[in-house]
Amino acid sequence: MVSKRGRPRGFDIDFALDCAVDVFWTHGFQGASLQDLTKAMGLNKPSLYAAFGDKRSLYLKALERYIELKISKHGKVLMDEANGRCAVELFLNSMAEMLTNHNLPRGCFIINGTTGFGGASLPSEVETALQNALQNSENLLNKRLLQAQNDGDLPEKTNIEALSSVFFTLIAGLAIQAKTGASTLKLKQIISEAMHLWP
Amino acid sequence: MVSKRGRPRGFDIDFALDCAVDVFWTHGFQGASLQDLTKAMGLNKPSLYAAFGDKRSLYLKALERYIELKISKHGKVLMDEANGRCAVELFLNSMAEMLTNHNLPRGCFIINGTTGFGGASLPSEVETALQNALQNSENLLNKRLLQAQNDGDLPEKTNIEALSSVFFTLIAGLAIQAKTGASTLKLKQIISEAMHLWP
DNA sequence: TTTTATTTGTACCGATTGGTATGTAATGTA
DNA sequence: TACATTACATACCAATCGGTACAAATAAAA
Repeated sequence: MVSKRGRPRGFDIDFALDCAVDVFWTHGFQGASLQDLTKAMGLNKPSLYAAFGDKRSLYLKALERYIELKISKHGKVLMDEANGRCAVELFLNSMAEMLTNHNLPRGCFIINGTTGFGGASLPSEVETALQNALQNSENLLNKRLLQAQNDGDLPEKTNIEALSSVFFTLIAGLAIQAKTGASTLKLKQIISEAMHLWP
Repeated sequence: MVSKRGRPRGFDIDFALDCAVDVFWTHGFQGASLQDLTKAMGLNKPSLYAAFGDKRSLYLKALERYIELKISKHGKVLMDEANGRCAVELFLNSMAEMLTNHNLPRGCFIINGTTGFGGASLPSEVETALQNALQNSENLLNKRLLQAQNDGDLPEKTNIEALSSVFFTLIAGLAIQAKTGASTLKLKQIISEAMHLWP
């Protein structure tokens, strides 16, 4: 039952969260100040706390939204394409375009966030959530390669674990390349070369 | 001429810098507080400022020392080994051991530092220095692959630029893997698989 | 109109940030 | 011994950090 008593909210909660995603994406957890966040989201601190909880809670919601809006579609490309090799190549190129999109912050929200690992300033829930996000991506890749092997797109003797790990490592590297200014074209050239990993 | 007048310094300046390297390596530029630094280095803020200048200046000195003590030796391995393929594989494995060494902070000082890119909290000199360090590494790899081509260790038609870029991207990815907890063994398995990139 | 529930803006909290002023301790030089 | 020079430790600075108390504002419900 939806009660509408009380003063109505003066901002769009989803739009505000999208703004928070951008701020955390650009500055990371520790680097994003409450001032940065409230300014970008267009609301005051009490409103932020009432709607999203504290900084840690907001970051976790932003991470979830980032995965939903910016990451999951690449996973669909990976799983839907019938040919295994094409699926991986399309997946990587789809990621590369997102990583270097000029309308988005540079690099990957998740990879950017991992640099805080090991520091006391990063809440353990945040580190865990980022770890899980990374693991899920590698698991998806692993699953797709297994399917490719079953489909005959990969030799029987292929070490699926090692192959998915090296592709996943490459994605992490591409995210760093994008963060440090590499162009879409450069990333695609790297991917083209990297596809020689396919047995 | 070395004047020794005045009260002698009560700490070893090189040891103190080594401690600063560890702190920046673990926490990054923004994440490392003056309190973290002075505590690890065993000196007070005025002594730190007198010896190393401000935080930015200390970071730049720490970066230089990191490259000198922890990175340059891998470059020597790369350039000294006669066979091109072996040189690259030894280089990558040498890096992997450093990245996952339990006596050192996890991951790569330089790659860890790149996550601050695009944020106002990272001084432009720091960003430039990190960019240069990355470029130097890729350039070295490129130079070694060109030599390998001249030696006949790589086919004439090989796209050296693309191949060095993909290997460099892999190194960045390995640094992330190490930062997020991957073992030495896992990194070596990834490298073993990645060597299939060699034409 | 009164009551109740919710959001708003302002103003504040203690803690921490990077950085420094200042006085004292410790040395070589004269 | 007296002086010049350097490094030391304490204590402080304004600014910013994440987070909150409080009262005015705005709406539906009674």
